[in-house]
Amino acid sequence: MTTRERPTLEAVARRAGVSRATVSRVVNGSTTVAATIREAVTRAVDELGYVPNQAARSLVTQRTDSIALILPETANRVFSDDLFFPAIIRGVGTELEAADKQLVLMMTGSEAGHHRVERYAVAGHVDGVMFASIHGADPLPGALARRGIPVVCSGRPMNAGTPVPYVDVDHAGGVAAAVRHLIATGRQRIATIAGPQDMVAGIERLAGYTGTLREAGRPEIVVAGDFTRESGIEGMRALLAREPSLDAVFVASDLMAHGALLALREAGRRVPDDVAVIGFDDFEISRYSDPPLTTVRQPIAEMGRTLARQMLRLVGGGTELPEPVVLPTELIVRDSA
Amino acid sequence: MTTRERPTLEAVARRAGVSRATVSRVVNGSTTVAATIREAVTRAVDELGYVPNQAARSLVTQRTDSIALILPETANRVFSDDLFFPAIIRGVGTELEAADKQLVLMMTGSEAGHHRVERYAVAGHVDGVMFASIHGADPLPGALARRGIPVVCSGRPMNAGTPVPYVDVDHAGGVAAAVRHLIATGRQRIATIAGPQDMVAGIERLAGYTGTLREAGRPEIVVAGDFTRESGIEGMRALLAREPSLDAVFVASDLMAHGALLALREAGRRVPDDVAVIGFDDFEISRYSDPPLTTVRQPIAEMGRTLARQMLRLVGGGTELPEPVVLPTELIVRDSA
DNA sequence: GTGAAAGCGCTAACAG
DNA sequence: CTGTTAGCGCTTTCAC
Repeated sequence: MTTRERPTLEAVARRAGVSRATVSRVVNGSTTVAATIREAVTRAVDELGYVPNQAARSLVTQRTDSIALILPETANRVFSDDLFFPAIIRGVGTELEAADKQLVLMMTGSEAGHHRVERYAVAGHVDGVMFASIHGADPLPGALARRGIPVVCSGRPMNAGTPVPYVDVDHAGGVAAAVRHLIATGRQRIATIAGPQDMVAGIERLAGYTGTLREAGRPEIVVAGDFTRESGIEGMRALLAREPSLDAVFVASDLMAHGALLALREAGRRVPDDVAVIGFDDFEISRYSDPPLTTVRQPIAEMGRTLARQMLRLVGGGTELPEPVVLPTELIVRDSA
Repeated sequence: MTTRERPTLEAVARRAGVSRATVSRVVNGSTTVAATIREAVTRAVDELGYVPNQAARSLVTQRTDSIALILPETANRVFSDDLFFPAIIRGVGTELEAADKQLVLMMTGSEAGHHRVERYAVAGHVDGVMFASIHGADPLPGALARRGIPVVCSGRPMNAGTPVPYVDVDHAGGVAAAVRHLIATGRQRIATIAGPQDMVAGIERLAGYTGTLREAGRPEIVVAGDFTRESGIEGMRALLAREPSLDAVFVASDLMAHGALLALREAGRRVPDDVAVIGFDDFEISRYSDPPLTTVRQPIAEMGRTLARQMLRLVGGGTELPEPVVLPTELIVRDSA
């Protein structure tokens, strides 16, 4: 390994026969530099392989041009075959790349991880922090915001304290469409496997189910899951044990819906003949499951893009907070209902 | 948002009635500070919510205490239901956390991304760079190493140029075990759906297949895939068209194997009665597919841990390069073969 | 055991 | 249009 000394601005300046200030101007794209000098500097930069020292630069500019995206989950959850995070990341990445900002991903499954992220951001490693999802009344977004660090969230924060801009989707609306579809196709006993009630997505999807059924004067049959396939399997078994006569189930995530399909097969029920199933997310699995899942599509990449745009406005010196954004959802009908 | 001014060392020093040097000592855990003073400083730090400015600190220490893990893929590939990357990340995360280093994830699906990572590292944003996988003869690891930046790779680099420490698994050994299992259970015409031939994993798994069959004097039947489920479906269809009499197939990844299962069902072949299928990876899907897949398990999290340990040795001032490490693989027999 | 002082490498006024 | 100068906030000798 060639532990070559990194050249400094000074070295480039000497080589090009100009002052450090001029080199700095060229490197930062100032237009007020004579063409010949600019060229000489550029050549010196190339020859030396000069790259500005980020620490020195940040020290004076107070910027790093990189932005953190926090995945408040363990690696297993982040990368399950649930493609929520990838889609968010893709959307965020697209916008940030266009703005020439570096995206830094951080996973914080643990309490300790939370603290490290806070220090990381406060220490000035990044110019702003985006949350890819929010659990319960997570205090971190508010804490960072109070520290003066630009913060935006994907998913409405349940925490009322410090206002933080966010982007979310119309969970309840999508669920209502799903449940109405079930009612319209003649289903009588419509159950649900709900998501975790410490997340807005879990709460609002359940609310959508409850509200729509209540409106239609139908009974509610609810069990709770945690968005994992395993919990979908268990949830379906529990539902079947409690209400053997059910003929439809709205499952709050595709992964859980896939689990439900597995449990239904195990119990000898045909889908959709005996039991209709509708999921939520429109992940890949919903197209490859047997049968393919009717589900609710949410524009996740668009969420990511919106999130990034809000952040860019914030770090771009915008003084007022961006307004929250709620994106529409859409029922995708396949074979399971 | 309270854009409160961040307190500096100076502010803490004034408040505690000591010099900046002393505050610095306390903050950095020096033992040569009187207990009473240390306490006064600590109190001042807490009251002011002081967090050291990372840029200023890095400028003098030449360290950032954070390390990058490069995922040289697009978001879609990184987070497919292929759980390779999550497992690597988990392993790396565990070790780094213990060493109090911050893990920074970066995805570089594009050419442009590659450049940005190089600049990012050379600019001193991180102390070292780990690659979670390697495509073809990627020049980036070598380029960074030549720049004097600590580099380690998961997957043997195909690039001979600059030597870079790496950790990999015994692909060929695992495949050989799989193929021998197929032979031992009486299969006659054993085909394979290979992985991409621009990656060591693809090449060596194919080599394991070819070598073992040749040794046994059996014919080789090969089609190429790219580790995606879709390519598994197509590969299996192609195989069936070309060699309708085949009775076994070794598929170079579980995701492709799942696709093969789908194609086999579509063609009316029973697994394992008509055709035996063995995958590679032991991802979650192999337990939930129908039937569950016989597959080759690789200790991915262990790879991640080893990778991190190599890196820590490097940034810890170790002068000599860590030796490459090759971890063992293991055949996991389930119902598909 | 503690303080004073000298930079780390860069940018940003401010002159010229 | 270019150079000089003054720091950004911190660590680290070196005296005391």
